[in-house]
Amino acid sequence: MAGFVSHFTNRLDAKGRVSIPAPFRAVLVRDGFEGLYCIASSHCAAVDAGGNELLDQINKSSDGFAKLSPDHDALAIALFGASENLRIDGDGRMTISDTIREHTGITDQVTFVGMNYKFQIWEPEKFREFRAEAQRRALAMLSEQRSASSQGEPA
Amino acid sequence: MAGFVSHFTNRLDAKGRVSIPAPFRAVLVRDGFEGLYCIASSHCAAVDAGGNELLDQINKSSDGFAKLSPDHDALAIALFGASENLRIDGDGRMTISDTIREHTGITDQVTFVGMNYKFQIWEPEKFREFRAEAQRRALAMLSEQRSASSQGEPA
DNA sequence: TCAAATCCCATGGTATCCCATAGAAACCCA
DNA sequence: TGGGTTTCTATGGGATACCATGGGATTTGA
Repeated sequence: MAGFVSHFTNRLDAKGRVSIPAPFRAVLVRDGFEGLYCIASSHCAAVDAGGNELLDQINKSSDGFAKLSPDHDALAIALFGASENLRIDGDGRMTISDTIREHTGITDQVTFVGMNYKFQIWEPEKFREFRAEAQRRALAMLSEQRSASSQGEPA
Repeated sequence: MAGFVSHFTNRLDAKGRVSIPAPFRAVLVRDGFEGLYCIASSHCAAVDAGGNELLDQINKSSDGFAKLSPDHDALAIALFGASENLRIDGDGRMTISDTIREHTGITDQVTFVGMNYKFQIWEPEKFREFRAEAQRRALAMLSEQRSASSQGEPA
């Protein structure tokens, strides 16, 4: 099943709305979720967004703990208390909430980044920095892997 | 199906009423429960609130004890003694009872926190403190869970 | 009879719906 | 292949509906 791929940057209008990229909307329709499920990423200045597939992922991580227990409550507050269920208007737009604004630093533009089962919402400049860093790390990991697994040349 | 999600802070009026966030009301309608079931949390200064789904969880937690046993009776008294069944007025508001006031410290504002199968009612400042702690715990729990599963530990 | 709870209506601000438009991409047919 | 046409997408803006909130009026219950 093809998920969210590629990345797009769109402009916010005066009302705080932004068009969700059409390819992403098509994936959401297939997924069947009504609206758009959003949750702040715990380790970077981005918001994870998606449908049922993302929601399932989140539910799984809290399933291991007995409901009504202190552990489950803490997890539920961190996960669902930090989530939002946004709606998508008839023209395929979402409104950027204050919560998302604060967590991402978004002002007048939004970058949508496909990550297969979900996509991320970034402030464009912050995303460029993050990607540069990610590429450095990826290169480092790959070269480390090569030298560890085979002393020889890569294929 | 998405349950209670996100968090909202609303003001109490002079009569002690407060609007239940519209998205939460929509979940309650789907749930089919008439009114709002409330029970003081045993481990924090919040009140658990919800409908049939919350009731089911509470019943499940007492199922472990044989009915008619002293343990079961004690549990039932503790649970139902701390419970209230509030009604929701035509404008979607609830009245904060004295019991809730005492347990939460609520004065003029209320924070509603979605936790999927239920939501919690907090005094806003107390919630901020608790959430900071909950996020720390959640991160620790999730990373532990991840490393356990990737190490191939038995379930 | 009085206080408290409930019902009912009013209002300001915001979010949502609906329509319009320009540019780009896709499409079609010669 | 190429030119013309249609479709789709992102964006802008007006009109409308909804929501949180405040306050008066009516009922309930002690």
